[in-house]
Amino acid sequence: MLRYVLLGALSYEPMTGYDLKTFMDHSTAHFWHARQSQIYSTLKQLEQAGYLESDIYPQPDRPDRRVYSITDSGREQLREWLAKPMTDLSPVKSELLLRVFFGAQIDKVTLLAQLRLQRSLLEAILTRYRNQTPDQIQDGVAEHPELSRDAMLWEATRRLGEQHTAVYVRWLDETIEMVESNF
Amino acid sequence: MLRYVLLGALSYEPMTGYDLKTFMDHSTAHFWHARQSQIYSTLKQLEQAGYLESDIYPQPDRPDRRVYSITDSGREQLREWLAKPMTDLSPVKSELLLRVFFGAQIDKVTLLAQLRLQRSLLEAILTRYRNQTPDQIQDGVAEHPELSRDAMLWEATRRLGEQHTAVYVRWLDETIEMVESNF
DNA sequence: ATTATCATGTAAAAGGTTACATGATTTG
DNA sequence: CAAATCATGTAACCTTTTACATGATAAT
Repeated sequence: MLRYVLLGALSYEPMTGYDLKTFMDHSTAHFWHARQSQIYSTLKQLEQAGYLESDIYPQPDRPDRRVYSITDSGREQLREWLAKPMTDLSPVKSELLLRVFFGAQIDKVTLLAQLRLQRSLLEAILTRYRNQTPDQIQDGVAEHPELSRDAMLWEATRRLGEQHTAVYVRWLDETIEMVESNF
Repeated sequence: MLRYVLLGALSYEPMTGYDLKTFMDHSTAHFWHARQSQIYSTLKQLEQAGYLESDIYPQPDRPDRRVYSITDSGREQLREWLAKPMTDLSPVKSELLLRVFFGAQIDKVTLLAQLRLQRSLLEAILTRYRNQTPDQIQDGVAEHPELSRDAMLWEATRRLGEQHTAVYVRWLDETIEMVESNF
């Protein structure tokens, strides 16, 4: 699926592998992330398949920049994927839920420590979601009004992330309480 | 991570690879799933590592049953994993959010079709979560009171699944409405 | 008659992570 | 003075998916 994230990102503007990593960390990270190394190798594949082209811009001190641009065939590929009906739900994998599911095998104190640690991590994410509210996106749209449709959808994904995270934190609070009192 | 699901399941009772697939489909499926083929190969690895042992029970018409049991070393391995602090959040991957994020590249009608299809799939899951309420688990506990701690945690994972799914369905309704009116 | 259940696996390919290798410039 | 930023990749490894191969019995 990373191929489509890269095609999607490059449909806005040409970027280097490094830029793409930054782009993902600032936008899709909460629902699709990738390591730098995977980005580089996937870019290579996509170029070989003709969905991308690259130009090299030499630099004195640093490795030369290799800037990728999407080709017509890449754009077509992206649209095809976006339009193909998703007849299944994306499978979910949650290590925390797995540990809770089998949590009766460890002692109360250790289990509570796990839950509290995850709670603190999730709360940080929730704060990030909330600080990233519409304003930032709004500013972007003011500069590029042609992206208003995009911005609506970006904001929608942010909203789901915020809501999901809020539910998660609340659930952790309830679960922590439950374990404290009846375990 | 599948290794730990298998160790966890086998900590309750010995099972075949087939049984384990059924177990997962009925319990962890919403937060950890696996293909039959992966289960078989992971079981083999776990046995080689000494975390499991297997006994073969010949059958006339069907392939012989290979029943796996957890060893002491396997139990220790499981507990070690359960107790190891989770200092990161499990990464989330959602194909739907990815498609929504880049959804401005396709037409309104196609995008709405995607959203509505996913909504119907998610609603089915929500119904399953709701029909699977405490009663079923409660019955199990009546028979095996030593599993009451386990049951509490199983029910907790079910609850989060239900809440997450409910939020998702509501979000889809709002997003569908938004796309219908302002896209 | 067809589908579901029970029951085993192997092999190839794709997707993803971890570790390695290099190094100047800017910011705190 | 240390850490972050910019910038490229390769190689080994691990995890997961997909495709293949077989076949009786019971339920709809």
